[in-house]
Parts: sequence; C-alpha cells; structure tokens
Amino acid sequence: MIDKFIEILREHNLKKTPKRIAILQLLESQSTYISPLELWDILKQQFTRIGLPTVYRILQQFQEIGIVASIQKEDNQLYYFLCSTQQDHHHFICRKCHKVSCVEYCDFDTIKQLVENQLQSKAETHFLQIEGLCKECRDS
Amino acid sequence: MIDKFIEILREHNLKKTPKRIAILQLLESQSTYISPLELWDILKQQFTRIGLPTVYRILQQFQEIGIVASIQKEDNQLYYFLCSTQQDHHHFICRKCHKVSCVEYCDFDTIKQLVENQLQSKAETHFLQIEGLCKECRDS
DNA sequence: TGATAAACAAAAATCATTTTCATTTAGAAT
DNA sequence: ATTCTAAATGAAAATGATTTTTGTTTATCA
Ligand SMILES: [Mn+2]
Ligand SMILES: [Mn+2]
Ligand SMILES: [Zn+2]
Ligand SMILES: [Zn+2]
Repeated sequence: MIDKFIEILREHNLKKTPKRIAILQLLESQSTYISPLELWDILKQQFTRIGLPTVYRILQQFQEIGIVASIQKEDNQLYYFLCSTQQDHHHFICRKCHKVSCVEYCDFDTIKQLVENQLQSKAETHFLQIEGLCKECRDS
Repeated sequence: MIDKFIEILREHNLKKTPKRIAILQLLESQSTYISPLELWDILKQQFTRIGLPTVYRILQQFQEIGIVASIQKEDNQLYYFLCSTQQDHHHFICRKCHKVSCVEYCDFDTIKQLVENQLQSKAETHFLQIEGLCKECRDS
C-alpha cells in the first residue's frame, strides 16, 4: 500500500525520504486524525533529529497531492488523516477514538436546487462532516 | 430588532454596554461574516478607546448565548455573523461578498441511517456549510 | 561518482487569540 | 441622587500554533 503512495510522490517530484515514509506508515497504521504536534511526538521516538516544521510541510504537501485530507474542529487547529479517494464524499468522525471513515453519500444536487429556489443563489461547493461514535466505541 | 438582543443579554446577566450595542448594530447592518480584527477596525472609528480583546470577548459571549454563529474557513480563523435562529439549520455563504444566509434544510435522518447501515456507527451531530455566489453577486 | 534540486533542522518570526490585572462602568439597591 | 458591587474594559504581556529563513544534508539521476 505504501508503494502506491511512493508512486504518487514521484509523480509530483517529491522524493522518497525516511520522514515521509514514516509519516505515511503512521497514518496508515491508525485510521484516526492527528495533529502535526501529536505526529511529531511519535516521530521523535524514531528519529533523533526531526523538526516540527518538517511535519507541517510534509502534511501540507500530502494534502496538496491528495494523499491526506483535513478535518474541521472547534479549536481551529490542523488535523490530518489518510484519504486518497478522489471521488466526492464526506467523513464520519468518532468523537471518542478519532477514527475517520469515508461516507459514500452526497446529496449535493438536492442542496443545490434548494439554494437556487430558496435564495436564488448558486451553490458551488459544500462541506459536510458527521460526528458520533464508531462501531467499536459505541459498543464498549 | 436590537431590543430583542438587549433582552437576551439581560436574560444572561450581560450588561447593555455601548460596545455591545455597537457590535450588534454593525452585525445587523451587514449580513456578512466578519473577523474580530475586521470588526475592531470599524469600531475604532466610533470609539477612541476599544481593545481587541473586548471584541473577541463580546463575540464569544454572543455565540454562547446564541446570538451569533461562526463559519469555518480554510484559514482556520474566527469569523462570526448574526444568527439567532435556534432551529437546526445550515448556512449558505457567498464567496464573493461574504453574505451568510440560513438554509432551511436538513437531511440528518437520512445521513444517520446511512452511517448506521454503512459503518454500524452512531451519528450524533453534523456540520454542513454551502458556498457559492449569492443572488446579487451571481448576476453582477 | 558527481551534480543538482529537493529536503531538512534549528532558530527565529509571525500572528491570531487569550490571559492578567488594574481601572472603569452599568444597573440595582439604598 | 448616591452608593454599592459585579461585570466590563483597556493595555500590556503571554500563549501557542503555524510559517519563514538560512545554512547544511540528502535523494535521485546522469
Ligand atoms: Mn456532499
Ligand atoms: Mn443538517
Ligand atoms: Zn471510535
Ligand atoms: Zn454575494
């Protein structure tokens, strides 16, 4: 699976570096969202030298090339998670374990119509995020 | 209309102060979202002494008592607008003039079912924000 | 085995937001 | 009207996330 991402890196002239690979592996091992600082704390155990700006930069680049996506939280900080599905879709977030799951559902056409009818405005984009408890967290 | 808000302030033991009234009037005169800094810049023309923390504080309090709401932007900064509708609804935002309109539509039941079926998870809350061009901006 | 562009660490800078604290004010009670 | 008290405020400093800068190192390719 990592190989697929390395290939995407190459396509975008991004080199295959130990830091990038480690970040990809970490993001893949857990399907949860994570902040640059949290990621840095984990990476510091693997690397004697690793700067926080590097973590920020890599996550930004990953987002630009469509490997990761970000979530919106009340605290207005950055949180990323692995998501390379290009198709229009949304995310379900577990408020307890922070796991992120893709939701294959989009009712944008209905919304578009509604905005057109109610407000005579043109809806172009939308952002939907669902929160709750994942299968595991809701049972336990 | 301002009187209604003053009443809400009183209900929450918040005093009717010149700064609070000015902010309410400004928010009401334009139906656009605004950042604390932008609001401060305008208020500085009316008041010889007005601190930025005051603007932050008042907007926060207004949000807590349900007079204003905030929007989510890519830059992760705070933006507020007047919205005292308590009913579950969403917002349409004009990307050009920053006007915010309430959208009377919510399909949460469908989403809930879908999340239950697809992920066996429990959807509790959701956030939807629609962007585009408002009636005026799309015509011009 | 170079050459070269990209990646990196470290330190400092930036900048939005919050905290602290001394002073002022709104609103209620005399 | 005067006094009282909790709430509100301004100024300055603190905080903390994110970004920029710069000199050095590294991955990739010829
Ligand atoms: Mn959708
Ligand atoms: Mn809804
Ligand atoms: Zn969970
Ligand atoms: Zn507009």
